[in-house]
Amino acid sequence: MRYTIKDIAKITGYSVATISRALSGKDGVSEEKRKEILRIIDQLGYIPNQSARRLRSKETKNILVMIPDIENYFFNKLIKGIEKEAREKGYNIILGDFSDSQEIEEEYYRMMKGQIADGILIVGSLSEPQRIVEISRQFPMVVISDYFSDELVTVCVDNFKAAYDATMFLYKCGYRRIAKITGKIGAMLSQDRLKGYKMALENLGLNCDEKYIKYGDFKYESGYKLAKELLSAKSYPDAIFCSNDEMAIGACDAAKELGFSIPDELGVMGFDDIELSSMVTPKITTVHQPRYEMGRLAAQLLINILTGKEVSKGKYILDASIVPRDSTRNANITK
Amino acid sequence: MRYTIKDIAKITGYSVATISRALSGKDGVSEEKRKEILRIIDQLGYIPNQSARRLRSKETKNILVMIPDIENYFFNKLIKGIEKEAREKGYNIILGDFSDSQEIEEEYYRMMKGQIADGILIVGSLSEPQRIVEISRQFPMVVISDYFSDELVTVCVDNFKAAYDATMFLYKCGYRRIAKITGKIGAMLSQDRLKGYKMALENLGLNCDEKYIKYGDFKYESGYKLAKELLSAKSYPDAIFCSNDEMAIGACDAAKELGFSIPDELGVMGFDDIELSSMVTPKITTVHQPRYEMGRLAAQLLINILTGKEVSKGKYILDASIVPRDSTRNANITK
DNA sequence: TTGAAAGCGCTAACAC
DNA sequence: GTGTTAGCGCTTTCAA
Repeated sequence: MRYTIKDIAKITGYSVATISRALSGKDGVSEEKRKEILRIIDQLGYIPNQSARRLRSKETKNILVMIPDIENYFFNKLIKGIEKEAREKGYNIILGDFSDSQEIEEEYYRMMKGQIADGILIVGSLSEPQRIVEISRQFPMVVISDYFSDELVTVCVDNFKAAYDATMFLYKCGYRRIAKITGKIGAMLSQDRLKGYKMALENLGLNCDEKYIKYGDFKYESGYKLAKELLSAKSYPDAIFCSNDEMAIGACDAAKELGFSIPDELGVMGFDDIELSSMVTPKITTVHQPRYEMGRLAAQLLINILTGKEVSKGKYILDASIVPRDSTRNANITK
Repeated sequence: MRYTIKDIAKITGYSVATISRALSGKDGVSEEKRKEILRIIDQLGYIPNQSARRLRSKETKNILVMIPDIENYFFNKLIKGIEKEAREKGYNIILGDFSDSQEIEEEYYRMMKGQIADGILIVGSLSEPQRIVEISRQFPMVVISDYFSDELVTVCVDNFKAAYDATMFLYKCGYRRIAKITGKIGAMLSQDRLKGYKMALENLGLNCDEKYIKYGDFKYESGYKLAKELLSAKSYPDAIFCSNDEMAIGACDAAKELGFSIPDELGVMGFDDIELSSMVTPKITTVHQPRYEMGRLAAQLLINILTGKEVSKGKYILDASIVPRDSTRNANITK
């Protein structure tokens, strides 16, 4: 038997309104009555029906979290941060994994019209920026990603700066012929990471040879393949800066196959600091993104929007940091 | 502006009831009217309010998926399978990641009383079997795990048989002093995998030395540490069968550090076939669990229960298979 | 085949 | 401070 608020009213002898007030924490009930009512409710194990609440109050207390592919190691920690923040604030997460299918992604946005959630947290998307902005005009939204519109609330790291710093780091390790394998170049963050790399080279007075820039797609295979290309050329690089860890791992495997010793003959730098990067051999030197914190902050911002708090649009930038591991020489020893 | 069914009624000129019927697919409307109505609805982009539907029909069309820790690589593919099946059948997934906290796990079960979902899919749990059975009496439930009660609907592989086969495989590869690192021994599946191992040794006429059995906890560190113990003993094994891949990777790292060459001097076998196992060096020979299929099947069973179809309790067993990779010798060459 | 209307369980406006 | 009641948007029973 599941109780309704009417049952509780009957049992306690108060009206449904009083029960509702006691439950909501709003005032309109004397403190002692509230205590008494809550005690009985607790005893009975009564939990208000969410659908009724939602119907009445126009709130679902759900957040739709859009994820391109939950199998992608990058997203785990983000979700974790989102989950924690959401749960603590009384929200549940509806998992919007769309398996890298734009069609499924749209399906979820359509569902939003049926009020399955109060807001959307976009952890990743295949849609054009324009489309995202469009949806953000229909539903409360926070985006974790690079920044592509003043109209959005965005959580991200400064990809340009992080890439700049990473390139500088490789230089400090003694590498001079630094190549780059980019991510999908359509993504703003790929461009930012590329720009940061270029700017660093420029400031270092190293000339930026276009042959040293290869265009990948964030996948292991592209890192592997493009590293082979780079290392098979007659003027091969002595370091490769990959725009994510998976490609960096691919690059390492390619280098190993070609007989390059890492980190002496070749330095490899990744980006993201997924867990995997410290589980492979060699452990990958990389740029750490505070994904858990990014998730929490994004959820916090969204919930603030949902609860009517003032949230200014624009970028919310968290710090990235370099994690030296075994795929680069020690920056201190070599200068 | 968001439409309600009343708006649609007004616009089309039909009654609310007719709209509802057209939408639900049940009969009571003439085919042409239905078509007309659906066309208009589609044009307008009307989607019925889920909360109202739920309140009325006592269905949430949500499935609560309980996951100990989404960062654990084992669960990704399972969720994927669940998501696919659920979405296709019109269900959404509420993510019940409880971060290995039994308290949070219970919090989610409590939420169920507020009808946040129609049923529970337990991908993993920290609760006693008894508690799971208790909850399964309150809510529709399917469990992905080893089997611990006739009262539950359970999806799993035959861990005993898989471990038996894996041990046999090691033998066929020419290994004779086969050690075992178990998972958390409280878990039924750890016991089954241990039993399968023992049975294989017995049938092979190899004596099962208790010194060759180490009790781990599924973590990389325990694989690493226990492998070191095994390999430092005076009569060290020539193969280690770990009860999951993470421990197998730990064992490989330990072996490498001690100067053992894999797979010649030492064979290592894992279990699960997480993606990681083919990304490390050496690639781990392991027992493949069809996780995607397990997820789909489990979701299917749960939805069948929810839609009133007959689902018999008990085990639903999928096949595991051995994936030979680089951490064992070739079974064909050595005999 | 179609429409009117009750009512799911709750919140909040209103009355006392 | 407390109770009465309308009504959120839908499904479904009942009547036509």
